[in-house]
Amino acid sequence: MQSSEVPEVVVLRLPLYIRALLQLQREGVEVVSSQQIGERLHMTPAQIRKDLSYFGKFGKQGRGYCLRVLLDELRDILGLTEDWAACLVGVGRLGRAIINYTGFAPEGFTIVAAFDSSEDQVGNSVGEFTVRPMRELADVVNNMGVSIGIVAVPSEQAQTVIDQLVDNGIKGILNYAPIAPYVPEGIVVRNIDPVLSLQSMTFYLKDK
Amino acid sequence: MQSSEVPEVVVLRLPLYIRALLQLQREGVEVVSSQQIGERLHMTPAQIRKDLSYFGKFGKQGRGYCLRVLLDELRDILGLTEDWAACLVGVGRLGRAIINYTGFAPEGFTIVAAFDSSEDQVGNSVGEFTVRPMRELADVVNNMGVSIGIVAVPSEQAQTVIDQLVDNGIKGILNYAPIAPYVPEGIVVRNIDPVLSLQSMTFYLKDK
DNA sequence: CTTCCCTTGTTACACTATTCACAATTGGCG
DNA sequence: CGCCAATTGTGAATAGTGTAACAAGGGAAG
Repeated sequence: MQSSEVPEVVVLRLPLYIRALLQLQREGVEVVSSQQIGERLHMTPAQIRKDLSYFGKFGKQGRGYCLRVLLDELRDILGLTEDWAACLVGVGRLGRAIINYTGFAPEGFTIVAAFDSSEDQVGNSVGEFTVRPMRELADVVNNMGVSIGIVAVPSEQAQTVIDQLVDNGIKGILNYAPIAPYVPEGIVVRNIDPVLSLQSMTFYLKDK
Repeated sequence: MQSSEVPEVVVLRLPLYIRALLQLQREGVEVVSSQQIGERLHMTPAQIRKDLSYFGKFGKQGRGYCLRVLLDELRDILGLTEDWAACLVGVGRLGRAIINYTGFAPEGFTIVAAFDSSEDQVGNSVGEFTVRPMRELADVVNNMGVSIGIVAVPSEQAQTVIDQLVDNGIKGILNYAPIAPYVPEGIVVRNIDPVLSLQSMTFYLKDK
């Protein structure tokens, strides 16, 4: 299948292209060249064309790409034409911030349930949710079509929670805990870790 | 200098090694092998040794690394022996969550001031801070030794804010806005973008 | 219809990163 | 004191990524 042939770095860049296209669309552009996209994203046109070539031929020589067509193609490739249901685990400070974050919904990612492994939290209201116990995970995954788990628990519990999510059929994990999680083959993990970002940044800031 | 010889991917991994070492330290380990670190992080021992070799020889053949020594060395390499002052720009929902986030301080990153470009916000209290107007940026950067700017403004304003930060002497930017920022040579940017992570994840989740 | 300019898709190449494999060396144990 | 098991640091081999360059084709203008 495509999935195994297309390098992951390429897949990671596709959402950037979508962003740039949306921006250009708002500006009224209808036909766009790899050059223009590259300018927006500060990358070379060659890389963009190369990336796109893994998936097909979307442009016209001498003209460029029809913006709307390319946008639709990219969305389709990434599976962004459907909506994705996610569940949150961990309703501490971070978890609450994630629930209240308004950036997911417009992109088709909806949080449909909130869990916590602490009994103290279970039953509490967080945003529009009532916090559920972990044992209801299977239920929610099956009945609400949840395929993404968002992990916002303390690092000590993170691996356990991730194991539980995977055991209950979750296929993708957005992990906010500062650990390097283990997941079996076929499960996709993305880590969000601002501290790590800062810690690698300082290498370039020191002695200046 | 080192900075230009050491590949960035290597620098990005160093904080992971620190994490693993801290974990092992808590478990009472005093001497550690690349094998052990690798297990924690799910990477090959060879890669760890290669990465470390860019900076010197820290281990003993047949034994491994003295955990405390390696930890200190890594912290030193990354500049984590000093404390870093950061300023936040944007005190909306996301900005407030960042201010209240307790994960930065223990790692030596302290937010020392909060700004907002909207006059409505200026003067308000957010956590322990009084929100300042952007014109006080230069002041704060110079007098409080701030070298990192954390950007949590809407995407339309993000590039402008980043330009202002850079103009006022900020050297590193932690950007939470969903854009691909432009910065001049020598300025370090790290983007935190959960939506991007989800959008690339779905490529692997679709048709399953 | 021809010319000219533009931009794609792709191939070949250069560069970067990862893994392998092993000599060198350490410490423990008999 | 010498052997054995372990583990580093590294040079060479492999794998992966990005860039450059260009043939092929499209469209516009005259």
